[in-house]
Amino acid sequence: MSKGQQTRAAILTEALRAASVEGFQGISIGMLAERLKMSKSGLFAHFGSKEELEKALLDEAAQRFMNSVWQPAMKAPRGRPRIEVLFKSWLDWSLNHEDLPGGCLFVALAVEVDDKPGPVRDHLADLQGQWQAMLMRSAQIAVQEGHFRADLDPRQFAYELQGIFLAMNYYRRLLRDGSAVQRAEDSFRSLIERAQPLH
Amino acid sequence: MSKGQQTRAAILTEALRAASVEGFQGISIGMLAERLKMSKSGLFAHFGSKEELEKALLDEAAQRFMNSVWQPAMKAPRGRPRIEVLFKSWLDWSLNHEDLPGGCLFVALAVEVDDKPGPVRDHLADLQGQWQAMLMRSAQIAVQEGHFRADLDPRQFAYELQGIFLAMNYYRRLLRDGSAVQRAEDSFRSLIERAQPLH
DNA sequence: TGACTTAACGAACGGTCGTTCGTAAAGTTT
DNA sequence: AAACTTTACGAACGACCGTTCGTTAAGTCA
Repeated sequence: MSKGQQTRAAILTEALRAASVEGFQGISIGMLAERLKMSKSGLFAHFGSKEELEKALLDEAAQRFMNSVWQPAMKAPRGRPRIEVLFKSWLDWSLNHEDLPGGCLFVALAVEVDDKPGPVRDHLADLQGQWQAMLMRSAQIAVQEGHFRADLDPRQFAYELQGIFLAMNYYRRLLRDGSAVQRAEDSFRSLIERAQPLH
Repeated sequence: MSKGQQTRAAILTEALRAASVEGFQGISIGMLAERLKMSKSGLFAHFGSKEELEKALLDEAAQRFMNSVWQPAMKAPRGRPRIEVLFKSWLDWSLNHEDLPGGCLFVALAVEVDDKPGPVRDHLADLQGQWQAMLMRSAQIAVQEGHFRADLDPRQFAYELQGIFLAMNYYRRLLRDGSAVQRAEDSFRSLIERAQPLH
């Protein structure tokens, strides 16, 4: 890895941390440069504009998300076991205080950019749309495998799973409720229960 | 109402609109002054600092929320009917494009300030904690009235209701999913169903 | 080692931020 | 109408923003 790529990677890691806490609006080139002990202009040169930095951050976060959340799930057996792993690693992702001290970056950005037309919003909406499709597809597979009832609505399943996750973030980060994760797991259990075939 | 109070009210209304779209970080004294066709310093004088403006905005939003969401629910009969009204007016609140073109202000602020210690964060966390307590208490009353099963966990009920609402915002505002409200209503129906006493 | 490319720097740009302050106009009350 | 208070203004402040540019140092490779 060349010197430039090395620096770029360090910038992205630090910017990811900062953005999870402050959002895109809250991070600045100057602040990142100071934290990394380099000059504004030196850091700036790696991206050419702040918008390009933001897009690079989205890509970096998406790649890490896939590695941390999706890949472990794909190694698990199809159907319900895969969904169990998926949910567990999804929670772990947002609890990883090392890389994301401010919690899941996508949750923070979703609210920040949803009213700001432009390539950043488009990119994020695209990524999150794909994520909902993955959740839905996983539920579909569980139906195919006979783990979930045949008349389950996979899109509704994805919707409710997303809600459980968002509520966890809200309880944990704003309300500082220590039982947030437990509540998320309980809701998840209930959701899985309801998806079971009748017997 | 004196001239000052009148201007102050106009500022708060406009600032509420702007903040629902851009968040607190995204609104500035200069921008608000321009929209209201008055001077920066003239507007500034009404609050003394941006932080005071933010606190005033939280109070204004909380008051409007109570009028629009809580009061209608309190007029409905105790128990399940009240919860039905509560959820309906909660959805309407966040869909009111006139006053909140960017959607529910509390959702936007929750993510923005959750990592920023200070009076604004404290104030919001307090308000939202109260809101969860109201949701929980409403579920408790429904249990007392015999509308919900006796072994229902009211806090878990509040948690899941909050999740349904947050997912609605996420689907509607970021993903621009036209079925977001319908999905929220379906999830709500399912939640109420599960809360029913066995018969 | 020498030639060439990449990476980082410092200084400066116009602009906007929140905030301060002295002053003038408008509103309110006697 | 006079006396007083409230409201709004314009100009300026230092700080920071994203961005540009010419220059120098470091890295890479024949």
